[in-house]
Amino acid sequence: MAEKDMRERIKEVAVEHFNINGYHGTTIRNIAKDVDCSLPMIYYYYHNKKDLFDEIIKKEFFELLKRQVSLLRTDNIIELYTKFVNDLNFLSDYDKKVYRLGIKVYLSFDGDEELMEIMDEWEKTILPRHYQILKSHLKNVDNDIAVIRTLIHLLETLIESIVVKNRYLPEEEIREEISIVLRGCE
Amino acid sequence: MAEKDMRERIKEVAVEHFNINGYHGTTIRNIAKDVDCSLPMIYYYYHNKKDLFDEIIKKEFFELLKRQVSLLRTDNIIELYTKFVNDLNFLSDYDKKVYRLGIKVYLSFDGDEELMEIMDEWEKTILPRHYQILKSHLKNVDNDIAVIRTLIHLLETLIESIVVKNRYLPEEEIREEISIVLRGCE
DNA sequence: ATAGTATTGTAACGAACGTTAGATAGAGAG
DNA sequence: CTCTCTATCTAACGTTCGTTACAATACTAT
Repeated sequence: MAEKDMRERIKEVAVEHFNINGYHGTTIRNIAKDVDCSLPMIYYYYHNKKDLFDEIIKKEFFELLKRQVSLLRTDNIIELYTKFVNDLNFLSDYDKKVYRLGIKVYLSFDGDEELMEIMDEWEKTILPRHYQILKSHLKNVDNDIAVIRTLIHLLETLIESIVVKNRYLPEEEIREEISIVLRGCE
Repeated sequence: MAEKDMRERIKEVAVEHFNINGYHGTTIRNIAKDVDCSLPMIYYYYHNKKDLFDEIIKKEFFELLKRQVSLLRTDNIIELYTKFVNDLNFLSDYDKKVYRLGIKVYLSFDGDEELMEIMDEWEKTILPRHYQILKSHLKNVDNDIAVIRTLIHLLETLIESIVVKNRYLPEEEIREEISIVLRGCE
């Protein structure tokens, strides 16, 4: 009965430790201590340290991203992006840490080559996806691709502020900044 | 005679290692191996591992920032910021790695509490500094503070692209994006 | 109740870590 | 030539790391 619990608890604590100390700074012993279990328990549920780290990125992080994207409903385009960013303010602590860890790997500040390649693949999908969302609203804008690129760059910093630096970004400020970039569209 | 050389060589190699493997992933032994000197040499010039890391951030990184800022001459405001970002493309490999390491600490992905506080202090100076540069150009803009905030956020991602992700950003793209945010000013 | 499987624990392995004690080599001064 | 001081080395210390062999317990099905 405790299987699922224990496995999840280990992962939760691991997310915390990897976040604070990075991959190399995190020790299996410290994770076990915080989970309040013996050291080999972690090897019972995860093949090794790297396996534990990989599961957090490959499964938890990308599932979180998908969940986040699926919430998008297109009415007003500025409200769409404002909501997208603002929702991050209210992510659970666990999700925020998973997100933060994902960004850390995305910036190749942690993880290995294999995870970096996965991130690169994912990054390539970003521009086309936003182009799909925005193209109909940018008919009368000449440099539409540049606007989309700028928006993506802005979103990246806003996300980092909330998730990485752990700041609270007021919805009104988010809306202001997105409006400045998308000013004159639709 | 070789004193200055050896000390600098150790620091250069250390920057490389801290960049790739992070603080905890970097070992004094591997640094010594790449410098091609014995292990205690590093302790001859630096008090310990943390002292070596601290010198890179406290001295090298902040001196690089100051050097970068001092190059700014205000003629056209869009050209000013375009040049500021574009110059990063042509930073030496060493400076780029120092910059990258600084950003890593800035995002609290590495380093300790003490270095984080230094970064926080520095971050507080960013908005006022840009306000000083931009205020005269934003007389006829209503939400001037929001524009400055947006610009700072955009700059942050552009810098990260070049320095952290090690991409080359064409000058024209940089100018385009900055123009979109500063559109309508002056 | 018991056999068998799933879960957890104790204790240890070898390797690698940060750091230091102490020896050695080389150059300049007298 | 010898003394001194700086720069460098060899060798080791104690600690902690990831990982595993193996014993003990708890649960489940018969």
